[in-house]
Order: sequence, then C-alpha cells, then structure tokens
Amino acid sequence: MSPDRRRAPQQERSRRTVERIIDAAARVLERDGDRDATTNRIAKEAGVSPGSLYQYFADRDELLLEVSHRFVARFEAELLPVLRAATRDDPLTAIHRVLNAIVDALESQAPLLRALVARQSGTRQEEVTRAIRARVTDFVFQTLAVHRPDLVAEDLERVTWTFVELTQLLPVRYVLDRPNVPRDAFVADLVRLLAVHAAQAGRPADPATPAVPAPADAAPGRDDAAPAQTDVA
Amino acid sequence: MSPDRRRAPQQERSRRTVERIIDAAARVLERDGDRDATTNRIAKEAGVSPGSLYQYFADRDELLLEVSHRFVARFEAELLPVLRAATRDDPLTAIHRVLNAIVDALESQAPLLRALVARQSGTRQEEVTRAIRARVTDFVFQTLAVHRPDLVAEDLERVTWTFVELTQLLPVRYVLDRPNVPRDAFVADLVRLLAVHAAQAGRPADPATPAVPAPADAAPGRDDAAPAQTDVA
DNA sequence: CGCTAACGCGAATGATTACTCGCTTTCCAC
DNA sequence: GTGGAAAGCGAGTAATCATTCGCGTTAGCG
Repeated sequence: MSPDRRRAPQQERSRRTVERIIDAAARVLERDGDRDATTNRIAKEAGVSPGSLYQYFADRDELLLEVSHRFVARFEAELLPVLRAATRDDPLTAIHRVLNAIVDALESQAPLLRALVARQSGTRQEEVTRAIRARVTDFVFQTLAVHRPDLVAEDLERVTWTFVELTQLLPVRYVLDRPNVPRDAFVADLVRLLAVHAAQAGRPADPATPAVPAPADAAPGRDDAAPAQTDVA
Repeated sequence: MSPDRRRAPQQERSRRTVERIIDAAARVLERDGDRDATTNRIAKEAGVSPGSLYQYFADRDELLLEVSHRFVARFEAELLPVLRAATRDDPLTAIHRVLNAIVDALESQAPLLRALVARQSGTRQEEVTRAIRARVTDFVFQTLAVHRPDLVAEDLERVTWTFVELTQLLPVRYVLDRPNVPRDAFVADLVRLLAVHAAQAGRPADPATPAVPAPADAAPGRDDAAPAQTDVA
C-alpha cells in the first residue's frame, strides 16, 4: 500500500507518530490548501519535528499521496457493503441505492475531497483516480454487456464511458458545489438519466425519444456579452 | 477586462510586448505546467526581461488570470455564431449543433484547457468559470421555463443545474481524456441524454420510463478488491 | 541494569523564485 | 534635434521551503 518509506515503523510509538502525521496532513490540506500545506506546518500540526516526518516519508508528495490513499480506502469501505447488497436488487433500485451511497460517502469526506480535487494535477494523484475508475469501468462494462446484447464492443465501451463519467462527475460536483438542490430530487434525476442512458444509448435514432418543445426567445448572449447574474449556480 | 496593470501600454511597441508575454505564458503553461511556469521562464520565452513583465502585470497570478480570460474569450468567439444560429433550429437540432460547437471549441484549445483546469484552484481562476457558468445557467433556465411549464421554480433550478453540468463536464472530460469513443456517437448519446433530461426530469415517478433488465452476476468488488484492468478508461 | 537500535528532535542548508530598482535605450512632441 | 516620458533591461534581494544531519531520548532485550 504505502510505497518506499524511508524507515518502516517498528514500535507502537512510531506507528502512532505516522498516523498523527497523516491525519495532520489531511487537516492542514483541508484548512490551508495545497500551497500552504508545507511540510513544516504539517509537522507542527502533528506535534512532531520536520525530521521525524522525513523518517517515514520520502518527500512531501509521498505523504500527500498517502492522504489520497486513505481517502479512497475510506470511500471504498463505505461503499462496498452497499454495492454488495445492491446486486440482489432490481437494477433501478440498485442504481438508486448505489448513487445514494456514493453521495453519502463523498459527503462524509467533503472537505478533504475538495482539497484533493484541487491538488490533483502535476502529481502522482491521478494514478489513484485512474485505479478506482478502472475497476468501476470494468464492472459497468460487464453489467451493461448482459443488459444490452444488441451493442457491439465499441458501442459498449462508449456507453460505459459515459455511464461512469455520469456517476462520478455529477455526484462530485453536487457535493462540492452544494447547489440549491434537494438531494433526493438530484438523485432521482440522475437515476433516471442513468437508466435511460443504459437502456437507450447507442440505439439507432429513436423517434420515440422524447423531444423538447419549441425554442424560447431568450438570447444566449448579447453582442457585448453582458454578464447576466443568476443565483442558481 | 484586464484588471490593475501597473502601467497601461501606450505605444504600439509595448502593446506588442504585452501580447508576447501573454502568448508566452500560455505556451509555457501548456508545456511545463503550473508549477514550472515561473515568471522568469515566461519572460525568457517571451524574449523580454522579468522587469518588463512586471511593468504590465501586478503579479504572476494576474498574468495567468489574463491567460484564462483569453481562453474564455476565444471559446465564446467560436461558440457565439453557432448559438445565435441555433435559436432558429428545432430544439433537438439546436442541442446537437451547440454540443458539436462546444466540443470543437474545446478541442481547438485542448492543451491550454488541460493546463488551466489543472491549475484552477487556490487562485482567482474560479471566478472566470463562475462568470461564464452564470450566463449559461441563466439562458438554460429561461429556455427550460418555457418548455416545462409544469415545473415550479425550485425544480427548474435543479433541472437547469444538472443540464448545465452535463453540457460542461462531459464535453470537457471527453476532450481531456480522449477516450476511445467516436465523437459523433458521443455527441449523439449526450444529445439524447439532454433531451430526455429536459423533457422528463422532475416528473413524478414515471412508469413509462425505460428500465434496465435484470441484474448480472458480475460482482462489483471482491473481498480483497483486486484491481481489474480495463482498456476502456 | 546497561546496551543497542529505534525514535525523535530542530537548527541549519541549499535551492528556488517572485519581485525590485537603478540604469539604459527608444520613442515622440515641440 | 532635444528633452522628457515611456519602455526595456537584468543582476540583485528577500523570503520561502523541502530536506538533511548530528545529536539527544526512549524502549526493549539480555
């Protein structure tokens, strides 16, 4: 799990030190952001010296990577029981329960999620996201393959890609943006979207697809592009 | 447009210098990333001295903010004609054309988009995103209000929020991830999603909603959560 | 007990980098 | 053409931080 630490903690004392450092890193990251989460500040927050920090982590990046791993581990731990139980439900109910569990799990670590998403680039963090996404993609692909025997592999790939993006991006945005949107209604909308997508995506142009009525008069933007304020977003 | 520069360029010479600096900043940002886009490096890339850079920009952040503004301005410039023309189409066609234009506009600046998304946090960059999103939200809200007289304001807000997220997040991910997905098919799927969402979201549980068949046997995760590799994502 | 290795310390270091300032060069109004 | 303002220069500065290292402290083992 944890890559090349400089020294592996052997006594109970040092094991607690490592925990204190990781927890402190998460707290400082949430509170002060990536830029101000300096190693010295993390060390002070953890109540250890900078030197002790480097006894267990090769560099700053490795420490923050470990924070990511903890986040993902906790997320998975919260989600797994629901996932397992959901295989016994009918698909619509399953999607509903799993989505709710996803939102719950994200919300339980929302501040850390925000901080980690903010860093996310130029670091090895993306590997973490990639790993979990690969697993999810695999599962969705297999499941869709059963439900949509009409689709060839490349269509399945596409539908899977969109499905996975929908389940990941929208809940994350929902938790991070905290829009003025009731949670149940959001989940219900997303369930419908996913169900329709899973059932219909990739079908040849379907005339039964519900269409949108006539266009409105509101213009998308004036010549001078005057910013129109809204309280929605 | 450009906030508090230290000195406003008055001669043609300095105006070109400012352009060179902004262009250089964009290039360095794309090539080297936020962390290594140092002011000195940008100055060298632009062929000016660090001092000259600070004659026109208060600090590093303001320069990179200007890069963001240029990105958005170009994006809007590419999109606006299509938006204007689309108001004359029927809604489904309009969504289709606008989505294509969005993907085009994003792709034409994909490397810069990647770099800007990567920085995005802890800076004033989010204001840029917020500004354009507010305008889009306003337009979508107004349009939806006409097509969905059955919805009350708070439902409209929610449907609008999801609609906007869908149109922004998915095309951006598509361009940045470059998944193995044909563009036309991706757009077609997304058009269908948006159409269904606009027409049906917020409706009381609709039994006519297409459901997904019976669940598969594939398990979402084993006990040890063995990573399953996929070539899709 | 006492000895050794694990643990912990924190001032010092070295590198980086945003930003400044005193100076020169270029432009243009008169 | 000349004086003054605008533009440009680039070595220097001050501050920040990740990281180190030599030394004290603690814990387990014989």
